[in-house]
Amino acid sequence: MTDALMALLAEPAPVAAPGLLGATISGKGVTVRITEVEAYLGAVDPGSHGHRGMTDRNRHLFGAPGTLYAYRSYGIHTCVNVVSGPEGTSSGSLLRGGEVVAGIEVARSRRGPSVADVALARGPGNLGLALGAVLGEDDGSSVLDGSGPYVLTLGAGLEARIAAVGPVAAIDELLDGGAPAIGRGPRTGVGGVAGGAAFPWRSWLVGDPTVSAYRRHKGAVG
DNA sequence: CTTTCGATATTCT
DNA sequence: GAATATCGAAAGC
Repeated sequence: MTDALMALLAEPAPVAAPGLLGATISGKGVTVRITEVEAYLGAVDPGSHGHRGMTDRNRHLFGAPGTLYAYRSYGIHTCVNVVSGPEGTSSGSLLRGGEVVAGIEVARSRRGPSVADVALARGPGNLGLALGAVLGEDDGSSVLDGSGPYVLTLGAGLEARIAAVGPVAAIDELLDGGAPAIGRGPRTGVGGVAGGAAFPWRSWLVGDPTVSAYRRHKGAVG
């Protein structure tokens, strides 16, 4: 855990999410470099699980910064978020895609023998499976201090910039001409206005092969 | 290239 | 009963 990581996760997800690009999440024999994320912002965001208040399923999304929030998607897949922003605001960044940089054989044993390296953690359901995330065991654990199964580590370049100018200015630099370029656009699979251009909260590393294909929701507006 | 469909837990109407 | 922060395979253009 570093002060820079704490400072980044003190910000709500729309600010913190791009800062997770290039960071690594490590645990259960696998390390993934994050290449694609989506931000969700609690009560003011109609696409957020926290929009209609706390339930037994989403309660860890309301936790302290650095809490891991895992949920079952479409009854089948396990997806992983990193909580950021003030405790109780249900702000989180969904990890949508990444490159397996260590433990490729472990990831492949979970995903299947015929899956290509770049596809092992491409897409939120696949990423959760590659990491071996389990709802009852991992939901609500910390990714900061090693008390849980996973540890999040910022990219060295961003960590230095956050230490120098603070998280908000460092993210501004990233979005405004960093290398590699960061793309921003509507969130994948989200319905209504929350899936439109009014919420351009999907962020990805442009040109990276481990970024998932964008699929528009039937009901997305914009 | 695009669209459709099945698998199915949780939540909302 | 309907919708959903998905995925992969299959079918149609």
